[in-house]
Amino acid sequence: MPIPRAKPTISQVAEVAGVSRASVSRAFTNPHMLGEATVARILGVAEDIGYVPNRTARALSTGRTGNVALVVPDIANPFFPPLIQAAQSLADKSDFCVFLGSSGEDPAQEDKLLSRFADQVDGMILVSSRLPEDRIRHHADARPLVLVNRDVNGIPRVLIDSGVGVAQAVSHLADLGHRRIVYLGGPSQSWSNRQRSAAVHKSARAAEMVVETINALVPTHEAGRQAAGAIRETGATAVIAFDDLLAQGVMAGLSELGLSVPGDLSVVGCDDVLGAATYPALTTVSNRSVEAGEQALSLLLDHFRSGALGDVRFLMDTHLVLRATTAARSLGRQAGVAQPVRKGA
Amino acid sequence: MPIPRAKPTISQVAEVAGVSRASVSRAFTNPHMLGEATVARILGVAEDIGYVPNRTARALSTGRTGNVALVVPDIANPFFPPLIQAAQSLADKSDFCVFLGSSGEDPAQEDKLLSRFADQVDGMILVSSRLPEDRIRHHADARPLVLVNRDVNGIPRVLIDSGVGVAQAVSHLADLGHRRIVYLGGPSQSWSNRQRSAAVHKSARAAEMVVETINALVPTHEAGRQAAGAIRETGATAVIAFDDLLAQGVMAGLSELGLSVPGDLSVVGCDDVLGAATYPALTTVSNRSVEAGEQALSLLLDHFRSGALGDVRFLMDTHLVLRATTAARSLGRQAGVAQPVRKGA
DNA sequence: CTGAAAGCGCTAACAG
DNA sequence: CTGTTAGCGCTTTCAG
Repeated sequence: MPIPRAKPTISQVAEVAGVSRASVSRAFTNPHMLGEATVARILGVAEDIGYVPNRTARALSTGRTGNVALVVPDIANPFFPPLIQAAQSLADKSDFCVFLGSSGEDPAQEDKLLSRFADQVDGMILVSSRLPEDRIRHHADARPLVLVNRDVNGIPRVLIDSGVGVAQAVSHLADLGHRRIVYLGGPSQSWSNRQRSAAVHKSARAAEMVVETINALVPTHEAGRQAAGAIRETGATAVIAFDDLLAQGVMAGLSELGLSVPGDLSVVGCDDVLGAATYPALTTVSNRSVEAGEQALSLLLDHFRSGALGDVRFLMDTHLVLRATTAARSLGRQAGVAQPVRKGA
Repeated sequence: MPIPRAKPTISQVAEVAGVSRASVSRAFTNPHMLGEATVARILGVAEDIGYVPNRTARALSTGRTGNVALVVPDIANPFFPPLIQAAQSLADKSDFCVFLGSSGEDPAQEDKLLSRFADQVDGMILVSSRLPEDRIRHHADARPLVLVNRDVNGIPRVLIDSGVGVAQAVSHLADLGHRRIVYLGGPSQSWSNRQRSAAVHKSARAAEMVVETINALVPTHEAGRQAAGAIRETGATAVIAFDDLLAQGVMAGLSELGLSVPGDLSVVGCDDVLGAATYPALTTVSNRSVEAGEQALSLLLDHFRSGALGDVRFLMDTHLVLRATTAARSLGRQAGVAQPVRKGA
């Protein structure tokens, strides 16, 4: 068995197998166009000398790269890895490679990543994009694009509808006697945030509760911790956070302020990414990020096969996951606004 | 401003600017070879018609792709995202795109991913590879390769030396009076696992403690939970887990068995990926995954510039992070092996 | 400083 | 069924 020196090319296989380059190419991409024997011989030789088609050259020639790009706001946010994992794993099965981009919650960065990826991929998945709509359209114009948790008309999108889970959370709190709650919001450019905020307000109105909004621009543990002071000042007896990270941070912050959960305040998160890892175990809204990732990739693959795929809007619903951070309104905290103690976030 | 129809190519710029294709190319890659005025004009035209060099074509021509691959065993394991984030962010600054692969802890899958990436990247980073050494060498032969948490002679590698942190953990437990501990191991192909295991045994011997080893093949919460029974059966009073996920799982499992931490058993994790999110807050060994990710990428970039970079072996040390899951040996649990109650993992 | 020409490795008509 | 001939879009000698 000859040990190949340089990376073997199609010509070498052609020569050894005694066929044209075209035949070698066909043996790999359209074997049914060749005689069985020929294919076998070619593949044999290729195997021997360790030839494997060069994806870059192929891409240049065909215009198809066999790559997709996946862009998220922050890989380190536990909401995304399962989604990425799912998409990557599915891509794998179709022999696609995936580029990963993390924008750091920065629209400009997101824009830059997309441009960089554009000519190396057959399509892209944009998760929780913070980009203005016209930029999204711009990129969708260059390449097939599917959105996750972002609702832009005419662009294929898969949406996790946390609205219903959030509504359940609000009425659950209402049942427990809470009359005044705070919604601790996330990134202002986030579709999920707008959706959740809207759901909280709507349900609260229906239950005749008052809701105050406090905004944590970045959905991190730390931002949640810093918001605890401001939350206390509102005199609310329960808080619904944009996501679990924020909720967990709030719990930490509250605890530093000497307040107990759910004794003094009830808290509910969103996305269920922490499992029962907090203490007390966090009541939260389910997420379906794995399915969302699969669905998004699957839509993209469909698109590659069947041309365009219209105005898909794939909605997945959610529900409240009851654990241990909610309880009946504490009587000691019902009277109204507490004394300002410290500046919040 | 003319709205460009199809994706503009170099020829169009050349035509409009009234120069050769070669000049356009040079305006982008070697501006200093051209007259200032020419460069300005070309870049202006390019801007106008929205031309941007095609990375695929460039790659085919130059052999340099401007891409790197990053392969990890499991994106969903919280140890990896910060590392990925760090590497990606650094790559970004040098205008590199990164392919992400998640092998699902499966060597065969890892192999497949690497082959798929090979001809589309200038180099790869293999994190916590589960591949046999000869396969790693094989891939390193095809492309510049840097390893993280895998120690193969002659291949550039950055190693997080959890050995020292683990040693501190053992002596800390010894100080607390523990005489019998268990090491809950991780993936058998994991270099980190071998390193940690060795450190535990060595330090324990020095402190005249006895250590039993239980193996959880996969480092997940669930595997840890299932191991709790087996751990109890050993009669040990403390457990050191391969990583935080396992440790957290053990805590959950122990709690289901009615055992309290650190009252009945002390537990220490490794990697510090959970922060203080467990309850009680987990005592663990620090990690430096962000630096590891940066360092690995940085080595790769160095390699691209300066040719080969010898036998680099970059070691980063760690230390014990004391929190709340360790305490003095419980007297009630010192007598020896408890009754078998349930089968462990 | 700039143009002409020859590919990078592969695929895709178009002929036989 | 298989070979021939052009490119894909860019970079890179080599001349001038």
